Amino acid sequence: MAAREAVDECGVKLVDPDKVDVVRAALPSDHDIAELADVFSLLGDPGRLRLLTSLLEGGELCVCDLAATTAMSESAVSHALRLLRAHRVVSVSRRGRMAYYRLDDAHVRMLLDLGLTHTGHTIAVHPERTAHAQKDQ
Amino acid sequence: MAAREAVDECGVKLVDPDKVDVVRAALPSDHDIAELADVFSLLGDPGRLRLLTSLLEGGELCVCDLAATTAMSESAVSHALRLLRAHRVVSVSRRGRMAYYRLDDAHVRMLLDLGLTHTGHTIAVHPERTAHAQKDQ
DNA sequence: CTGACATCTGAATAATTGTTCATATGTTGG
DNA sequence: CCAACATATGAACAATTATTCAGATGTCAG
Repeated sequence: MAAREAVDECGVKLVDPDKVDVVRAALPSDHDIAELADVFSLLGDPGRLRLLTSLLEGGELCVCDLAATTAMSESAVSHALRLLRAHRVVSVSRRGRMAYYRLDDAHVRMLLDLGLTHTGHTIAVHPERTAHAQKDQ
Repeated sequence: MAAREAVDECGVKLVDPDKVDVVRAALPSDHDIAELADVFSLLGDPGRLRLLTSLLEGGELCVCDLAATTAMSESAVSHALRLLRAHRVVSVSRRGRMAYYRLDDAHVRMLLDLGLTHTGHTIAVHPERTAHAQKDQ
């Protein structure tokens, strides 16, 4: 019985082959997936996240000040900024012996912003009724 | 001398202590940062990204079909889904011996959507009702 | 030029993370 | 009950990634 089963070209059993086909056709290319995973990955580290939120708030900061706001070593900050720079997420302008960094990717800025909005850090745009008298749950 | 320099409580030199203070005060708590990094991290893996975009497009899929759309082994899919389940990103409903998964986090859905929109890939963004795509025939 | 400074970099180590294999759990039909 | 099946899980291994240390580069003041 079980008339709803099928097999794909590799011999794997499928339950809903039609849907699998539709989904497969709609998925982004491997290249796009890799690129997107890269961006999310950059945002997936607490250190880099503190760096980026510092820049989001401070606009432009030098390496030593970023080390202070993020509680990282200057070396770690420099390494992280290099990665972010390589992905065009931040840009640098050097004045004298200082290097001032700023956020330079509107896409990432939006993702950051959307992320922060939903961690309770800012008021969420959610239909969750939180009366101002409400304290603890 | 050196009127523009200062030192924080740990002995580190700062260039713009005022700004550092402002930024430090505005940063999310360590807990919020860790939570947000966690979410971004979940989206930072190509496999999980393919799983989630599959669910975004397909609405509800069982493990074996997800293995087919993502080109992952069923074991890898199961492990990934467990992680996503632990973070409440997907939910499962078991019918018989199958387990059907679907996207269950509006926040993540938005991040995914925003991410996909900006990688040049415009996935057909359907009206939000991806929960019950129950296709009986 | 020289010495102090800010930042950058490479290489090694340490930590985290993904993948696989083997097996466990729970379900269905006979 | 049993065998076939779908999914879940743990532990071992492989791969990736972060952090540190030592030293390099380039800048400024004198």
